[in-house]
Amino acid sequence: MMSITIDKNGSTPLHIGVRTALAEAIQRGDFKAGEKLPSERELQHQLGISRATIRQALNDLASSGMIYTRSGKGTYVAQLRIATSLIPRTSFSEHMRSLGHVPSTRLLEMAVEPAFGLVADYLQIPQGAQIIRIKRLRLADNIPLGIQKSHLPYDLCYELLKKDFNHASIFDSLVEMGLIPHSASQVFKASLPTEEEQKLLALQAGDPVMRIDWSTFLDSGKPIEAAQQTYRGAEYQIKTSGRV
Amino acid sequence: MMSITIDKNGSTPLHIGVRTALAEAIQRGDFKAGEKLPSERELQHQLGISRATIRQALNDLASSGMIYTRSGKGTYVAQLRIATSLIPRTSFSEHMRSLGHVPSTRLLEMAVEPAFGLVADYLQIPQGAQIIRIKRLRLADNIPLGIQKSHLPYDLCYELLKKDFNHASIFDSLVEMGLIPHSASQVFKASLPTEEEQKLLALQAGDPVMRIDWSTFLDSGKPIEAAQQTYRGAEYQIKTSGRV
DNA sequence: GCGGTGGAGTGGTACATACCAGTATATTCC
DNA sequence: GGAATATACTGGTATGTACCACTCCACCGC
Repeated sequence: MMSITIDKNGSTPLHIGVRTALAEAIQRGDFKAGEKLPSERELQHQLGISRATIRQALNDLASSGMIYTRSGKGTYVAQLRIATSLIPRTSFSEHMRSLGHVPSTRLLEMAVEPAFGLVADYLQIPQGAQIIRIKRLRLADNIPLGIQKSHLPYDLCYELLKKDFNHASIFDSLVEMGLIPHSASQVFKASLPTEEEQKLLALQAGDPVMRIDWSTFLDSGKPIEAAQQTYRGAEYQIKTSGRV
Repeated sequence: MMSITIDKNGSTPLHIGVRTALAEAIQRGDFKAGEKLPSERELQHQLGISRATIRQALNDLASSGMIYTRSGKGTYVAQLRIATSLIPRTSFSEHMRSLGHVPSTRLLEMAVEPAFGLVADYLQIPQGAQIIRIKRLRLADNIPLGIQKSHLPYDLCYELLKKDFNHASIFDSLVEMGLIPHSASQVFKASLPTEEEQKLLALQAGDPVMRIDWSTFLDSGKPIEAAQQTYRGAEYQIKTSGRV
């Protein structure tokens, strides 16, 4: 039975509403793994939305791996993934704890300043727009393991300035403010440390580091955070698993 | 100057032709990293193809990371280095191709030998059991990018010895043999190259590399492949994205 | 029985049209 | 000169239409 309803007058684009409604229906269990979804023309008539818009929503879900299509047959719910390919936002603290280490965080800098260059590009804001910049040191057993620099648009996130980021998590704070991260992308890269990183992480110039460029997006696709992380290569590794 | 031509009467879909033509133009250097592409309406008129079709081609290129769009401004060529997806939905070869590079593989060694230590552990076989060891060099545009050492249990995979791994893919070969990889796990780590790796990948002793320990499992949970990969840190990045 | 065939249904491709919101620039007004 | 405004252009959203290739199945004829 269909129980999908779409708010056609909201400010969010229609195809995002359709995508979210379908994703929630699948997660609720209205459509189980391997089951067939209503056809595109059926959704079109039931929701009163054009087929092109329906297809855009389905395409997004397909590229996220949630559903798959078979030409001439239909659209089906994909088998559940054992684990998403994504590294959870809370990974550092939890990962350290699971390894028997005591994680901690030290706030190095927090400032409001204009964004230029790549940061403005990543956040998709005009060059020179105000952002909040947060620089933190991440430690395990009081030994510095990594540096995390986060950049968030000021107009959406100014409430963050009240928080104490020696203890609070950026992710949790965003959720509290109603800015719920929906998706994220990461780029991993092996590199060498800058002089500042050498000093903060107690590294020699030739020691390898792992760099992670992190972007977090809201449901609307709007970027909410751009972060650069640097970890000691010798101690820090990233593990993932999932379906092939 | 535009030098893009599309074969409108071929059997391949138009939007794929447009996508390929644009990808080749970028690869050729007609549009350099950071440069603006012609607007959608401009392409529409110059190629005589509807804007919807142009947009489909651009969307594909954007999701492969080759270009990015800025609403109200235009479409730009990304300054991306070589990257691959975390979970190999597409193979090394396919992904290199989608980024406009020409992938190739050179078989360095293939041998049957007993497994000891970690390899036997990863494959969950007795110490000293027979395995197939395959060492390959992976290249993009004839530039060595990485080394891949694969280990597979001999009793399940002996048919692999007939294959020519200068061209065949291990994944595809396993599927042909009815051994369908079901899940995989990876560990990423920033490191420095061994002497052998320096030689094969044309690196200096201080250049960073990305190491990946890879295990592939069948539906039953039985390990079918254990691989160690080493990639040039300067050129090779791993990109992943997904829901938070 | 059983093989072929047509029709209904599905996703895939391609087109035309319209309007919106963000960006940049030229122009006007003070 | 400098701020406000108009304008042209960009990608983003949304609709409608049409046809194709493919899959499935009921129906017909032998």
